[in-house]
Amino acid sequence: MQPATLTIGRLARAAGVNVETVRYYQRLGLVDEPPKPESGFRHYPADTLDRIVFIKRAQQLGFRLEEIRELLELGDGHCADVRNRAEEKRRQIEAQIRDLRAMRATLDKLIAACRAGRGDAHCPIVETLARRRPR
Amino acid sequence: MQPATLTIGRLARAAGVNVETVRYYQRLGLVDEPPKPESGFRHYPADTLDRIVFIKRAQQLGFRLEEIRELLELGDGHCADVRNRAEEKRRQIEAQIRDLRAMRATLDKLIAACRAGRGDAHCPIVETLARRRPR
DNA sequence: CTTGACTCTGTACCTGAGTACGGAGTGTAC
DNA sequence: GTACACTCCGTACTCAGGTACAGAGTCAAG
Repeated sequence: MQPATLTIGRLARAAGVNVETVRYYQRLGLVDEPPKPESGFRHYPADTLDRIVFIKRAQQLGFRLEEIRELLELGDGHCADVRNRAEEKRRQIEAQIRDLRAMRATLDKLIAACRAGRGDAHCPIVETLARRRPR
Repeated sequence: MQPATLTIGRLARAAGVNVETVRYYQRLGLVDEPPKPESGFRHYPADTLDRIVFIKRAQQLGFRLEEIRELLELGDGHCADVRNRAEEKRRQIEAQIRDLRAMRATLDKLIAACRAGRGDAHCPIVETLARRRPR
């Protein structure tokens, strides 16, 4: 007594994505499209649900769809390969964090300067951003 | 003895951007387009260069063009307004850093698990990403 | 047996920040 | 005075990750 067959709508709901998103993943080749029966709607195997869950989870870790496609191609092939991707991604995230920290530090300086000044004309923030030859 | 007049190409080079980028900023209303003389090419005032430098610098702080347009509209009006935007942007950057740190922590766990295992079948990373009901 | 919800298919649209291109006009250096 | 670089103008394309829609078909409940 199978639970009702997995149509694209049920699949999408189970995975917590939009129907259009499933179709989009199919277009990208991230997810297989089952053959269409002579009459009626397509029926998806549970594997497809696993796969979409995988994709969404990998996205949360910062992988882009193209990278996820590569991960999926690696499959269970070699654990070391997958780990290398993960390590590379970790390095990218590190770099992003560094960049954001630098932005934050600069903003902090500007905000402090702004607070120090008398709130009148020539805002230090605007000044700093606009200066042709900044120090 | 003015330095050669500032045509769009020279302006772009001086600002370190593409000519197309200048035109794009004009389309968005970030930069004024000087009137076209009866014959010949447009001539840009040095202010425009300042403005483009401002835009590029604000971008490096993580402001999007739409936000920069707002900053420019605030102008020197009220320093406190500008500071509010900067503080809001700072909060957004904080949040991004938190998200990235969480990703990094998860990746670290996966990478460690992967290294611990025997490099053979069923990679812990793939396993974790694919599990339907993850713990 | 009808109504309403769903599916199928293809195509178009969205955001953000530009980049590319084509054809005509213009400026300038040799 | 001509070759070459540049400008002008409009439109279209890029990337990523989807979302929206139209028109036709199909399924399932009442």
